[in-house]
Amino acid sequence: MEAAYPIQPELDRTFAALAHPVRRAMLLRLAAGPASPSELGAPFRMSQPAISRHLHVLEEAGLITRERSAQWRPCVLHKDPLLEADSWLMEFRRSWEERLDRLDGYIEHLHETSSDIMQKEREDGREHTNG
Amino acid sequence: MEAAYPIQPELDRTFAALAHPVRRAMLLRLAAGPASPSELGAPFRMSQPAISRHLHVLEEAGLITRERSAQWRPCVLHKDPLLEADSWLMEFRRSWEERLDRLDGYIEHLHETSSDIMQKEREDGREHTNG
DNA sequence: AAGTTATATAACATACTAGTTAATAACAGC
DNA sequence: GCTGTTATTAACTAGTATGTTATATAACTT
Repeated sequence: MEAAYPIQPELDRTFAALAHPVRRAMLLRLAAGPASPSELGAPFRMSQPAISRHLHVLEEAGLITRERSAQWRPCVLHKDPLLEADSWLMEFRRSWEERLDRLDGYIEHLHETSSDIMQKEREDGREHTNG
Repeated sequence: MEAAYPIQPELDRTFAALAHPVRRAMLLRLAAGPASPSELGAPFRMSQPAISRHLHVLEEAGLITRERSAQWRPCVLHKDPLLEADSWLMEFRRSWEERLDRLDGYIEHLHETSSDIMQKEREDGREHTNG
């Protein structure tokens, strides 16, 4: 059976990665250029393994890759997932603005009928209760 | 002691809210106008309490408010947190582009010195190891 | 070879997430 | 006041996230 709504695991991981202040700070730092884990971890009072795990989350989200240069593992930013996140926000904005466009007509409509916005809800709602 | 990096719990909650496909779908639906929990939950094969909890997450993130109209609790979108999320992405993009601007000069620099990008890392790194 | 530095992994504790079913609350309409 | 509808809350389970300390791995240094 097909899902009735978009399943986007990459977008899930991207937004989840952005939901932690340490990882956001790391990404901002990486926007300026590659950096080693120790440099990325320096601003945080947090153990070295914790930093390593945050980098792992960023890597799983496709936001960075870790390369090798001697004992350093410089992290390089990949911004494609962020573009995807941005696309979602743009799609949202588009829907929002479409709605504003429709509002003009809707306000006209209100002048002619009841202003109880839930009336339509009641009429439409019967066909799709969950249980 | 002050944190060495920006702590933004609202942004944390916003991105975390966006990290679930059901909640993203709900927000897109709400961009078109208010809706009841049952309407919002209709597309998903998921119990009604689960829907209610997702709405709670959106409410905690400030993305919706739940009003009362008889036994219905119409959900209304508030897009301010999404604007904040968008701002973060814009800040990121700004840093990214600043970096590209600097790259021109950097490439000049490479022609004069070693191309081992980690050399600088080694020199800078000593003063801030964690542990 | 032995020591140091940089980083990752293992093992663990704790908290949070996301789902379930069952119970409860608020309201509409007969 | 009973009954059905809408929605939330309670109690629980399973899985994931985030931190810790201890240990392992890899590469440079002497």
